[in-house]
Amino acid sequence: MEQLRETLKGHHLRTTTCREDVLSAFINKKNALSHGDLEGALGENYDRVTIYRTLKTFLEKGIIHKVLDDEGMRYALCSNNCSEEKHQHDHIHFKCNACGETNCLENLHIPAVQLPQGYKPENFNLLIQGTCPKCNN
Amino acid sequence: MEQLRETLKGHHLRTTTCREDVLSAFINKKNALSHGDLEGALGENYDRVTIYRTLKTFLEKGIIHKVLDDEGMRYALCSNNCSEEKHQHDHIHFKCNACGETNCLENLHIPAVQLPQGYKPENFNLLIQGTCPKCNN
DNA sequence: AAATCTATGCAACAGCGTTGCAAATGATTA
DNA sequence: TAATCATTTGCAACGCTGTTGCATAGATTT
Repeated sequence: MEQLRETLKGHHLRTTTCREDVLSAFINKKNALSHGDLEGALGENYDRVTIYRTLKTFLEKGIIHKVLDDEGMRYALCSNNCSEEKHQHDHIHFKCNACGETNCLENLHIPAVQLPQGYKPENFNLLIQGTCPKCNN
Repeated sequence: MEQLRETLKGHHLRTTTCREDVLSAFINKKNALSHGDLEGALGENYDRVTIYRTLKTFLEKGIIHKVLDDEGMRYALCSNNCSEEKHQHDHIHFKCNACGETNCLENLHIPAVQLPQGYKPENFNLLIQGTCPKCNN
């Protein structure tokens, strides 16, 4: 509750009910969410457009980051405190082909890759698809 | 020319001018292409829908694979011969934030990642964003 | 060349994501 | 607490992406 306001203020954002609810959704459901997921959860309270704009704002302010997916864009909380200036991730995301959920594997790091001469890497994004523990009986 | 037909026949596809042209585009421009790119290049000759269906067919037959991107889907040729049955990739794609091009780094392999217990990985997709040699002066 | 099967173009549609603008809301000051 | 100002929201409208059904055109087989 109060923590939500803290987070928003910390990123120089006004506290509105929509922003609180969207942020809350990310915190409660720990997996990555699409716009459609949020619209399904909050769509009766807020306009489609407002949710889009909330996502855009959260992206810019470094509260969430994009999660690449082979069938659409998803979003997840930034673990380390990103800001408008610094927005770096070396994320590993695991998408389960059975249940469809995508999760950040927070504690893992992407191993170093030896790139050919001339390439200057800035961001790494590894998507692993397979079966997650819940679906893997 | 003749090679295009060979490739198509090898994947049990009829040779049509649209398929030849799309395949040709992937071979000539070596970077990953979006539907929009192809529509820009071939749009006056073929219907939008036909290009979509061609991409879908090529995907199913293992001629091309999806390339994840933070701003839309792209496609690139499969290097090792994929088929309808076997369609595995451990690709590294590099997207240049300056020129916007995305390329497969064919010769590199994704280093092994130690996943937590219970995760069964099947496919790996690493997107590295940064500056490519051409734009990196 | 005829028959058969597949691919194409067209029209229509659903979903995604954005923009402009007026009204509502949050923050700030008095 | 009320007034003010800046920001956010909802609505309407739009363009882009991707899909489906169906009649026609084209490729393959005999």
